Amino acid sequence: MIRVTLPDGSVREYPKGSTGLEIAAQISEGLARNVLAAKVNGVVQDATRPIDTDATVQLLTWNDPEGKATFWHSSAHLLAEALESLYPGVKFGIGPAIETGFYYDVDLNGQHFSQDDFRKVEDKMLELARQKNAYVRKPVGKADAIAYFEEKGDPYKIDLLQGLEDGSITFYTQGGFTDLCRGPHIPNTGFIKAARLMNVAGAYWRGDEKNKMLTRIYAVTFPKQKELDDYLHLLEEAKKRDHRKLGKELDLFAFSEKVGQGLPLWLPKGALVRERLENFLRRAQVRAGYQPVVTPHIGSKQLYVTSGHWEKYGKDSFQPIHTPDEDEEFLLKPMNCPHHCEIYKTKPRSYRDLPLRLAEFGTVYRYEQSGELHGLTRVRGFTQDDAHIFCRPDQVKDEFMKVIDLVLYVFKSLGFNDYSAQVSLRDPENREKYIGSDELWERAESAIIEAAAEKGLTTVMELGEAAFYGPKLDFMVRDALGRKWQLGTIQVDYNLPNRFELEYVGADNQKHRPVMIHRAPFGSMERFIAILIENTAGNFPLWLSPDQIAILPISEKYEDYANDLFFALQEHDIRGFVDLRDEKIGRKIRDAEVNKVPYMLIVGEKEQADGTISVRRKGGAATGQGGDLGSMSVDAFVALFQQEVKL
RNA sequence: GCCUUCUUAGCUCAGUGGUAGAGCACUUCCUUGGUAAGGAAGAGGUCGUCGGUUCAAAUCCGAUAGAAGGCUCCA
Repeated sequence: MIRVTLPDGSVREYPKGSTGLEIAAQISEGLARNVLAAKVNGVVQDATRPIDTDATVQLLTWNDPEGKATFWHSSAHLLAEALESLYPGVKFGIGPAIETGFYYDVDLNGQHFSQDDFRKVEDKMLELARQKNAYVRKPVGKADAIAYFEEKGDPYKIDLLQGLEDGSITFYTQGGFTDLCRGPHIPNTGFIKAARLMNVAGAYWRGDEKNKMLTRIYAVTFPKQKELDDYLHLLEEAKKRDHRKLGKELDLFAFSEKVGQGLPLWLPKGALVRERLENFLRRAQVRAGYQPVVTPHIGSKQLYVTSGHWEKYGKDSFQPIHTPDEDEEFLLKPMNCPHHCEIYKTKPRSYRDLPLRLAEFGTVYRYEQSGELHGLTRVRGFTQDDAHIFCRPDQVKDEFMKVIDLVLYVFKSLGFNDYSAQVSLRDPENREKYIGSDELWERAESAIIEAAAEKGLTTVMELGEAAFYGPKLDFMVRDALGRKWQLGTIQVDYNLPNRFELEYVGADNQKHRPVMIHRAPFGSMERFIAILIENTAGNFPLWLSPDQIAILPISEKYEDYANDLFFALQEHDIRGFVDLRDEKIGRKIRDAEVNKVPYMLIVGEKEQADGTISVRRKGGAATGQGGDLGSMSVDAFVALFQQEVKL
């Protein structure tokens, strides 16, 4: 007998060699029907594998992330089986579970595959699933494994096998399909009740541009049809929040082929949101001791040779602009820091001057590969809410922590609660990608880690995510479709001060080198606003709304009263418009709702007679929030409005 | 940059070889209406661009530009 400890702490005895499934069956029939895998002493394994020793056992179901991952991984095998039967000669790369669903990288041997083929594959998957084929695990020797795939003619699996150690290799077979796999898997294919192929994409074998591009098929499966329906509905809802869609609908920004891809045009309403955000940060920065500076959009090539940007990014950047007569070379500025270094150098600095905090909403231009551009989140011209703090080495940690406070203040003010803090470190395998000595890097990395720890931030470490001149603390946020984007960033830099030979005179009357902190709480105005749009579904907080009020006269008879009201509210810095169209009130309300105007002020005979306004808050019948707030005096509305703006 | 897909009116989309359609938006007229779409009429497109096949191309083929989803990249 073996002693099994369950998650609730209870200990039960089972015959040696019992499986997770058998343990589940003894607990309840329902559980046995839902067990996807078993976590034995912390290791997830097949629920059908015998347990031979005393162990802590957790039975994993769809409700456990690891259960889901197992389910989707097994689904990837099912997808492969379906593909193999429909596309003879298909070769397989890798097929892992991902955050939502799974994919399989396949080489279709030149056969065409597109969305039109999805249905066929889905049907095949479900047909195979209904056979309830067991996933059978089988250890296999390396030589035998290679022989198997050689005979099958699958070079990718052989490539994978080369990297594996003999003795640790297992095959899994379900139905007529056998794959190299470490597992674990669900008991049988019958658990898979709903399947949907999501999209196809190209993916380089092993993620290397030099390798052949395989076809990556993304799909998702569920144990119930309803869960698939719910998931698809969720996706539809998320699409409605897409900033590209809302940006068009709400007239915030646009792109033009003539202007060029990745170069956003800010329309009046979008520009207003952006200006409000900038002013919000400007005020916060004045309080935090920053000084605004302004620098040009281009700089001589020499500036970037000095900074190292030319060497690192020169050939992958917009190429230099040449002057017609002297043949001077200028670069569109890809970063503001070199310019700010030169501002630092305009006069000798004393240790008493530090920290010097130079801030600029600096517009930069970067050549991004065309396939990478994405709405406002990845563009070729964007404005950073940039600042560089020049400080003494003993001030680094304190300054860094102050910047963390500023970033968190900005996020909190805008309701960004769902972010993750990422410490972006150097890739130790590729040190040549970075400039600066190991010692300076270690100092910078430990400064960031310490400061983040002292601020009590929960951080994740990411190797290889650092900038080429220094490590970063990045604040990551997700968009409507769950993709992660970097917003705020703080970077400690010991390298650029060296390259620009920045100095200050210390208390000891000796020359010393300052340390730079690069930081941008928003990151870029473009990306920040994109995420803000998706987070709020276009329902900006009142202080950011392009139109805060819409004055809706019942008929043209009340036009004068409406206009007088508009001017009176303008005196209180309230933005909006009067809807003078020859339309009924219901229509005017609808249009204001659709345009997400926070307050509708309805004026007709009654209001004119009483000198009042009827106030309607956005989000009426359709959402169950907001609606008619009744009539009130203008002063009462102004008070209500100003209280909300202050929040 | 690479892979797959897409591009028809301002917007959302129908139209798969035989001289361009709908809804919304827009313009004009009627209507003066009380909390999410009042009515009528009108105007608007060389079907992204260039080339080819064909008696005939929005439709088939090629190139090119944009866009979407990935991959690689991201100072």
